[in-house]
Amino acid sequence: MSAANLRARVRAEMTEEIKTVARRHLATEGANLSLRAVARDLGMASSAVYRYFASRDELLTALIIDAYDAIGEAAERAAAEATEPLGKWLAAAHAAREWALANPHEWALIYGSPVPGYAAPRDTVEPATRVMLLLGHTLAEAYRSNAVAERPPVTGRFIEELQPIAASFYPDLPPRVIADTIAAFFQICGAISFELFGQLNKSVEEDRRGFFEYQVRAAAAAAGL
Amino acid sequence: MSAANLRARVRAEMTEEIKTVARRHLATEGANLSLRAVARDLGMASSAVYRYFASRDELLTALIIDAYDAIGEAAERAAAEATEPLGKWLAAAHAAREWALANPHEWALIYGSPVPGYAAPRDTVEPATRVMLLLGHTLAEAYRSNAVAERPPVTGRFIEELQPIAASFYPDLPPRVIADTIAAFFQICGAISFELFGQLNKSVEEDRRGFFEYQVRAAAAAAGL
DNA sequence: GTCTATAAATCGATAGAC
DNA sequence: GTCTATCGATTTATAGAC
Repeated sequence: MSAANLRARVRAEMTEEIKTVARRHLATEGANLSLRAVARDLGMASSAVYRYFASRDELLTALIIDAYDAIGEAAERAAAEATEPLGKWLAAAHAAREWALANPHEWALIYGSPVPGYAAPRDTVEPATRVMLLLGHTLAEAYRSNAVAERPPVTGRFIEELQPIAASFYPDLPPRVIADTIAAFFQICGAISFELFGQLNKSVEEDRRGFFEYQVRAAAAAAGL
Repeated sequence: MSAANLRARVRAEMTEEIKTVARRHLATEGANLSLRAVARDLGMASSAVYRYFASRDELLTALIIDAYDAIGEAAERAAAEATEPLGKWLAAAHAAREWALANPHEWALIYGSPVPGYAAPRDTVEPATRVMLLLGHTLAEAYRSNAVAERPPVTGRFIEELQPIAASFYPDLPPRVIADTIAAFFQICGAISFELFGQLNKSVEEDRRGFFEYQVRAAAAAAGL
């Protein structure tokens, strides 16, 4: 291996280590991440970190992209093990919830309150759509195999607004695929967020997974699954 | 008016003014509220603020309680104008959403990511339940007048966990009232949060209200309304 | 690429004069 | 109840030696 390759590898490992410590810091400081505190934990000077991330926001962006990718992959892997659409939705939703429970502060970073003063760059939009795309593709698959229940028609101007998106993703399907995908995504993520953020306080303590599934099934039913 | 009363009134006005400025500050700094910055904006010394709020967290608590009360009252007033259960739910949900759109940072304060290092004191739990109680009471009313649709039975241990709460609030009704109330609350608040936090980015821009109503109706239908 | 040193701020909270 | 002054800490970011 050439010296250049070695340097590249060491740099990649150092970058990964910084992110790992930064993720740990998210837990105590929330999105109010401090580059200096990360450097202190790593036993290096704060200025050294700037060789890896040009600014605090750039480090934050890296963490956000990693989080989207991690939950996206978790959901995709889980869904791949199921065969029918409803099974895929349930698997993906449970995987997302479990990832959130294991990484609550990263969940808050991507689905919680926006970080004040932070504007997400373009690089974050594509990984951000992974979970929703998975839901959408699964629902579309169900439509194509006629496995979607009949429901009252959608009324409202919003469905016309969704028409272009529907046409670009699923030109053969009605735009309600998009509406129901977004609605289900909101419902599932809402259920996760409110459980995680403590709104389920003393009501359900043991069988939170069961209550979550109850809500996911409701979301699926509303989408016709 | 006695001098004591005058002092009390002046103090109350000053307290209110501090909170007003603090609410403005939530917009730029998020939950990372700075007592000093508030004092600076008011043209007073930071130490003077401590005569009104013993700590930063106490000021935060006051803002949280105010926010819960404000959105609770908005929802209650709106619901009071409707007659049937579904109408009350729709009115309450729209009122909650409109309050959130008008006060996004206060919404984030009560329904967004938890503030790191902040533990909510007991005083916050009662105002926090107002909106959910409104939904629950309305649904209970519908049950009592036999206006709830038949649905497949609930299965899962979580429903047993909700039994005590159901017994204390609605001893004459099945515990699913509670499950469906919480689920609907999560769904409605999730729809508001994700719209507010930018997850609806370029999909629905004009008729967000219509898309929100679509989701609220789904939540109501799932609850049998 | 890592270090020390530093600039120019911020913060919560307290002490003590008035 | 408000002020000044202060303690003791924090932060982002940069400059320059090695």
